[in-house]
Amino acid sequence: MEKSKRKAWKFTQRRREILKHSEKIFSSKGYHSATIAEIAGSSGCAVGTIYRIFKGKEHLYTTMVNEKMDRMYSDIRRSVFGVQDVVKKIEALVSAHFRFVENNLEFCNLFIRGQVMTLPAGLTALRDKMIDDYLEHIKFIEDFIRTGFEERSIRAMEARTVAAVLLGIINAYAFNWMMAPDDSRLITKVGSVLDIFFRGVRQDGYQA
Amino acid sequence: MEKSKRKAWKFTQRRREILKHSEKIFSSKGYHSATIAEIAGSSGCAVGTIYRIFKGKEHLYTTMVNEKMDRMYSDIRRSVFGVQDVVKKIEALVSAHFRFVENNLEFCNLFIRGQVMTLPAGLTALRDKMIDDYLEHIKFIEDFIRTGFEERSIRAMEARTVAAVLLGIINAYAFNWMMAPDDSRLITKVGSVLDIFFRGVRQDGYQA
Amino acid sequence: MEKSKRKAWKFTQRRREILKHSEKIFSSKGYHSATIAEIAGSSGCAVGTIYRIFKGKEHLYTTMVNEKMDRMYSDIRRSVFGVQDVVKKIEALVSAHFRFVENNLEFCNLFIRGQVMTLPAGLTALRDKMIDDYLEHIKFIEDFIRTGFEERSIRAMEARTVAAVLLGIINAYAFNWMMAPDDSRLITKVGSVLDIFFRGVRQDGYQA
Amino acid sequence: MEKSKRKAWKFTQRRREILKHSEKIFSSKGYHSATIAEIAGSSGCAVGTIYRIFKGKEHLYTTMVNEKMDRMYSDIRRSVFGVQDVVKKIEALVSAHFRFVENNLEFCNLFIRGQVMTLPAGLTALRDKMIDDYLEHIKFIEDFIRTGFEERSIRAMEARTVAAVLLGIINAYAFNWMMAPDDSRLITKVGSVLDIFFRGVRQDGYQA
DNA sequence: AATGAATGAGACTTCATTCAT
DNA sequence: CATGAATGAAGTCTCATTCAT
Repeated sequence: MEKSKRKAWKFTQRRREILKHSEKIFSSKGYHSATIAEIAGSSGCAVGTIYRIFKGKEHLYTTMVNEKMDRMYSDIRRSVFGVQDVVKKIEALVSAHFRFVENNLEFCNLFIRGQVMTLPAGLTALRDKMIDDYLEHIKFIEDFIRTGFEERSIRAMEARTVAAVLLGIINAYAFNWMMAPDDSRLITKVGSVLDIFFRGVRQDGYQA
Repeated sequence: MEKSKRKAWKFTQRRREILKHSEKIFSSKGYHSATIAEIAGSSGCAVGTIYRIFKGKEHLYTTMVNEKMDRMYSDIRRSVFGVQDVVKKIEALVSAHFRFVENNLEFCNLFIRGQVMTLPAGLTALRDKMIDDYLEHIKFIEDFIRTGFEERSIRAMEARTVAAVLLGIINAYAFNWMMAPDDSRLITKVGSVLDIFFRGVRQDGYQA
Repeated sequence: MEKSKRKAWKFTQRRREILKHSEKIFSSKGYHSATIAEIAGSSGCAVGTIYRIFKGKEHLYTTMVNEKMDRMYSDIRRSVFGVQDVVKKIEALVSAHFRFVENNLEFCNLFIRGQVMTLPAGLTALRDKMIDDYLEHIKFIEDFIRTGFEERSIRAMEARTVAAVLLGIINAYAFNWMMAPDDSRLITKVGSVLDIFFRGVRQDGYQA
Repeated sequence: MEKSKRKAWKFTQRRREILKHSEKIFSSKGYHSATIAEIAGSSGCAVGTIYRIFKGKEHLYTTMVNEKMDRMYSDIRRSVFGVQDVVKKIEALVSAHFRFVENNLEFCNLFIRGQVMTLPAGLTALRDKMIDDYLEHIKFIEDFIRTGFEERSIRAMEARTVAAVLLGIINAYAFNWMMAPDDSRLITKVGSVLDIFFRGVRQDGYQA
């Protein structure tokens, strides 16, 4: 079936193209202000073509965000996977997270500018999935945080809180970097993140 | 002029009323899905009246968000103002921040649900102001962080980064709490925030 | 409340105007080919105004047809109401029916051209109501047909069938007249309808 | 050319198949709600193939209706053709008409549901042909009605009116039967139709 | 000054038709 | 010759904004 294979490939190609351009446009204008017509024009196809591939504007948007998020989470997990030491795992996590942010500046803007979850009233499927994914990611982090408890590299606290704080620090760095980018790359801050996460900000020897 | 004073008072009263209801409605449906007609109905006035007081939907929205944010920042600063000790200042900051979140759950949802900055294409005034406010807040925090450097309660690092991390941890707690609220109040977590912020998560005595 | 009365009057006026023009346009082009924009233009108002008064295209259409049909049925019943004699009742019925057809040629075209019930798939409310109205009308006729049985002016048959046949003959005349209108008025055919309805077409004295 | 014959046969076969399925789909959803894609899918061919055989949606629809109507009229005429006696001719006509209705319930629904003539603005060819066919059918009936005048089985009236009334009664029965079908077959009502057509509904011996 | 009916631009979506494969 | 992906015109409906009352 040479022919049908070519067709399938073309379909996938178009789909990818549309998702790529919709990411750019949704990212820069938000869900509501982006128009199908503009996405179609930018993708080099007609409006109807988008409706051949996606059920509607919502479907296009949620598909775009979901696939992107899935890629982010799986990238991060893959890079953590092979590492044994807990501290090294956390370092890998931060690195992978920062790499994603650097490589997907535009998409991350969606978050910083807070447009990811702006959806028509009543449509909560995407939000729910993202919250689920977030909580699942938190749990994934919790797992090796707990390993850290056992090997006594991390002091015993509520694991979920520790995971949330790690993400909070990561996000703070990423946000700060995106807000006021100096020339340095985000990836160079990994050590700094780990330092603060593990040691906190208190001067050694200081007594309150 | 007694009469014009009464008029001015009525005007202010109406303005307040409209802002109050628009906060509720924008918070629950997002900028685009909220309609002027609904806000007018809820505020007990006519559509036209809203246009007497605000230039348009955008103006109403940005005014609402701005005034709210201003109140938040000034609340926080006021509560930090009288305190001398840096550590105490930070504690006051966290407490004030958490108090605001608890008292303005609905509004904060706007952030978590990412609808604060979703605005028609080309309109960046609100975003710019919010970023400015954020950076100014960061600077405000930086100031006493630096005092901490001097009094050696905080180890010398890039002040801005430390400030950002503090906000990151605060947000992580707030977000976590809003996502999966247990029965405890957010305000009870202040000690925990300070603990992590100052000491980090590493087990004392552990050697990497 | 002089003001609100004026407003209500204006509303009713507009509503009537829109219904009048929508009847003309729906009648000439059918449900699907008529457009809201055209109806609005013809009615001298904007598209949005139609949506202030009617929930949508379907609502406008069904309202128009329903109100028209209701008027037809009630006209017919009113003219039959005062009459005592069964034969006279039937004469009044035929006259009233023919008068309606003559006065509402355009609307009746909707029926002859078979566009009354053309509705989006799944929307059967109008059809159901029209069938109900038809059956109710049949029952209304049945009632005095049965009186005819009792006073022996009509031979005993299934009343419903007799009623349906009466309507069938009425429609045959109306259809014929609309199809190929001579100069004579439809109303002049009443005697002829009654003649055929009561006596049939057989030559007196003929034996099959 | 054996090959071209086979080709022609295949073409005719396809054409028949498409007409068959389009009848089903147009009948159940009406002209506008039926889509070419659905008809193609149901007919087991591609959209483009339909456009090889028919000029467009309208052409397909009018062809379908025309061929069906032609078959109806020719069926009816064929069954009347051999009969000599006028009354018997009329009986044959009614029987043939009822048989068609029973065998083509779905198609007749198109009429009852009034979708036969719903066509895009400006397209009147089908309507005109159907009216012509109707008038021709009326004339065909007139012919033997007039024979009835001559042999004194039918009293002298305007022949066209008598023909129209006959069709009116036939339709009344058919409509009634389709509206509220009991278990009896429509064909059993032929006697009843003839009875009313010939004798009318008046009680013998009754004097107005 | 307040009202809210009217406006109409603009968005999403469908589907008849075409044409490259 | 058959296919069905691509096209884009056209229709319905919403809602921010205006303005006569």
